[in-house]
Amino acid sequence: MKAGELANRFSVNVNTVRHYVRSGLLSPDKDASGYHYFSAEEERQLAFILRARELGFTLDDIRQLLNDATSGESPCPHARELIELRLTEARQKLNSMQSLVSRMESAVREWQALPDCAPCGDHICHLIEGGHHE
Amino acid sequence: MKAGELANRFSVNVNTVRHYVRSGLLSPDKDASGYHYFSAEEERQLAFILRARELGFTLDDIRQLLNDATSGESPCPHARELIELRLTEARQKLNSMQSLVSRMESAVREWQALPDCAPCGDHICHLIEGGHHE
DNA sequence: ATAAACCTGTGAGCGACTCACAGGTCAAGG
DNA sequence: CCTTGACCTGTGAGTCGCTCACAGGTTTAT
Ligand SMILES: [Zn+2]
Ligand SMILES: [Zn+2]
Ligand SMILES: [Zn+2]
Ligand SMILES: [Zn+2]
Repeated sequence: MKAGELANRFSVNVNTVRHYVRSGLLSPDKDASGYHYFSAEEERQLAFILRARELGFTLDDIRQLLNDATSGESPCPHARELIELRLTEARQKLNSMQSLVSRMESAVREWQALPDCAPCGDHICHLIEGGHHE
Repeated sequence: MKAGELANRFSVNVNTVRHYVRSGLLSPDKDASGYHYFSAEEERQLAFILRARELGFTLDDIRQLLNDATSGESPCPHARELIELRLTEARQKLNSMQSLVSRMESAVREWQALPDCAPCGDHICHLIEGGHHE
């Protein structure tokens, strides 16, 4: 199977497949003409990569897990450690996204009552900086 | 005021200030020895940038707003348009972060009941790919 | 034979920093 | 007066996970 076919089968951009090859997550053999040949094993490996990605692992994490498996170790301990780490990070990011959305929604709400400001020289934008004329 | 002093005053990394200078959001004069000199106006402008950043505007957005103000137009219409745009994006990102965190939490919960897998040749990691031995 | 539709490796762009590096400037202390 | 150390400068590169562009090679169909 060649790159495009594999990409279609998994509904990912062919450049994503090529990115994984470039970064060593997939190592397909090459035929005489230089084309990559993805075996059933590479196919399973791509499935693994995509599932791990869905679970929030970074590509470096996935590389680690693949290395474990390749060297005959169980990747589970690393998988458990890493997902805790990534989960902590994801929760932090989620929190900051939540506060951001709240801040933005408040701003939009407050701005509805405010007129557009004319440049008065003291301010760049009264909406953003908060009114000073009251 | 020089870069480091300004950075301290606003509790931001001095490299952030220098990044804004490099990307044209701040344009301090330079003294004879080549040092940047940040006036009260630059200080106000940095405050604006940081506040706009808190509200989810991109640096390009902020550049646009500053351009508006510089050319004597009210930046408010653009501010209103852009914040709606960024809010929509932020909500999408928030949603995807929420589902990610949910997926990760489910995985962690389910994995607690599962033992570490020994490599069986069919799988890379049973935890991540889902058990096949049942 | 030629065109269309694949494939390849490589380089660069995204966003908003952050760090490293080489070299210039300045104040204080001996 | 001179050295030391703490600042400053511009520039280049690294982060992350793609995604696209480009130039050129291969295969397939007409
Ligand atoms: Zn005003
Ligand atoms: Zn305004
Ligand atoms: Zn198994
Ligand atoms: Zn496992």
